[in-house]
Amino acid sequence: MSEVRPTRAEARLLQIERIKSTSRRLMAEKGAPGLSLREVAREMGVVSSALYRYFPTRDDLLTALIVDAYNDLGDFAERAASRVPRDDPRRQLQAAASAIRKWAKSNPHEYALLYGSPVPGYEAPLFTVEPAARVALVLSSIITEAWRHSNAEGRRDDIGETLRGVLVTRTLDGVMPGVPEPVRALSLMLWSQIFGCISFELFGHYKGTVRNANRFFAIVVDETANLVLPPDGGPTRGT
Amino acid sequence: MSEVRPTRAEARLLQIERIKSTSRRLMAEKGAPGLSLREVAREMGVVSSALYRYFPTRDDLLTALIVDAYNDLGDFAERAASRVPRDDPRRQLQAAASAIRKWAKSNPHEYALLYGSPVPGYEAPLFTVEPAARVALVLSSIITEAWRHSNAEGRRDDIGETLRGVLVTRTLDGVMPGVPEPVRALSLMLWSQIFGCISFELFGHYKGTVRNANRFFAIVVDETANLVLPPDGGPTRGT
DNA sequence: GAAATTAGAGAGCAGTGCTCTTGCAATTTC
DNA sequence: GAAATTGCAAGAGCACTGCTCTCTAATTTC
Repeated sequence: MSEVRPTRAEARLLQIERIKSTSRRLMAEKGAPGLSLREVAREMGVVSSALYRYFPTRDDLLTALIVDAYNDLGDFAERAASRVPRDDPRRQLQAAASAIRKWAKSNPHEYALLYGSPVPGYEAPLFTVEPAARVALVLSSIITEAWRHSNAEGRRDDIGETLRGVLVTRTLDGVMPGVPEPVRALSLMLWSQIFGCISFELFGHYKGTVRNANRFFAIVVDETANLVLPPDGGPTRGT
Repeated sequence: MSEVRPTRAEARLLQIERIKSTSRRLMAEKGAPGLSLREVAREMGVVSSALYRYFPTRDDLLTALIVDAYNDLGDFAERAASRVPRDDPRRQLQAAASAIRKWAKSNPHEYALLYGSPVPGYEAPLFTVEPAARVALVLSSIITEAWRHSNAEGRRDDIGETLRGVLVTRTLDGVMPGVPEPVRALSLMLWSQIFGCISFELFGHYKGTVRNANRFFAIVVDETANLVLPPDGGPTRGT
């Protein structure tokens, strides 16, 4: 009985889902800044003020979309990395990185929402931090795993001293246990390098210079991976 | 006579300048997406439709601001690099990079306009390409100069083969003569690395991980510089 | 079944980019 | 120097935006 017609709470969740998916569809066409509540409502055959029952403000809707996007991207990268044997961290990094890039290219507006200019006046709520960290965690856990199964010590000691104290160790201590502190800093560098390349490609800055973006990206990841992987952590660098 | 009161053409240029500076001021407060023609007009004590005599559309005003910002940033980085002795390309790179970062931090909204998410539906006109390239040119010319005054050959031959054909050589041939092709590709990597770091810092992605952003940035630049500078191109890496 | 809660409709407010017409002033033309 | 032309700002108006408020109808709670 209560199965045929959804209860009110169910209907509410369903409606929230419908609003988000309609927004995603519109955002894919016109981009996040151009996302209009009224258009979403119009598209759903509902009056605009009705949406405010579910999202008290436009920013709240955007926040929900951001959280979903972070999780989606995190899942996608994680799955890609998990399809590669654990004893080959270099290929794992490659897989994760190119998955991120692939996701970015198929969801450019959502990528821009996550990693482009922050909306001015919009302060990311605290609960967006965790899903955002998930994405970075995919990369850092590959590196951590590689160091865990390695006997290598103190490679790159030359920069060890200058790097000490650069990080907020409390945070990264728990996330990357067993990884030398300099390598943790270099992991942040890997992280920014990957997203920097993707952003530049997506935002059109490579136009006229990079011909084969796929290969360029693969090389960049491979080069940067040298900085963070243990000396004999896996098979020698390929291709 | 014609000196006391500006001629029509002069007045026009003056008004254009006033519109742009007012826009810059408002943009510094509320960011580029929130820049409103009506508010600019209000601020100038003029009716909004009057602005359309000078900029046919909001996008045209934004374009003008973008071009100015690219040039401003380019000048700033160039001057910083030129204050460092030419025989020390590593320090030149450091100077240019940290100038770019400094500019970004004092003009965050303009930086976001240049290197953040592109405004959807806004296609950058061709004449923005040249001022945009100027900024990258500051970095690439430091690298080029370093290779010109070096006898080093074929360092990093290991990635030479995979890198061949990745770039649009026609463009970079003229810009970086005498620089080995793989190094040209790595220069693009340096370029994205620098801007990737700045963007991440400015857009808040380092919150909770990087403690000393200044030192982190310096290290990143120094690390990446290793990839593009000739073996004995200058003094050994410092600090 | 009465009371309380909730969803949607509709009107309305202040803001936006942009267009068009109107009047006035400065410049060019003759 | 008078006349025609051009450039500028003003103001009204259109279609749009996010958001608030009130009202009605439906559902859930007790």
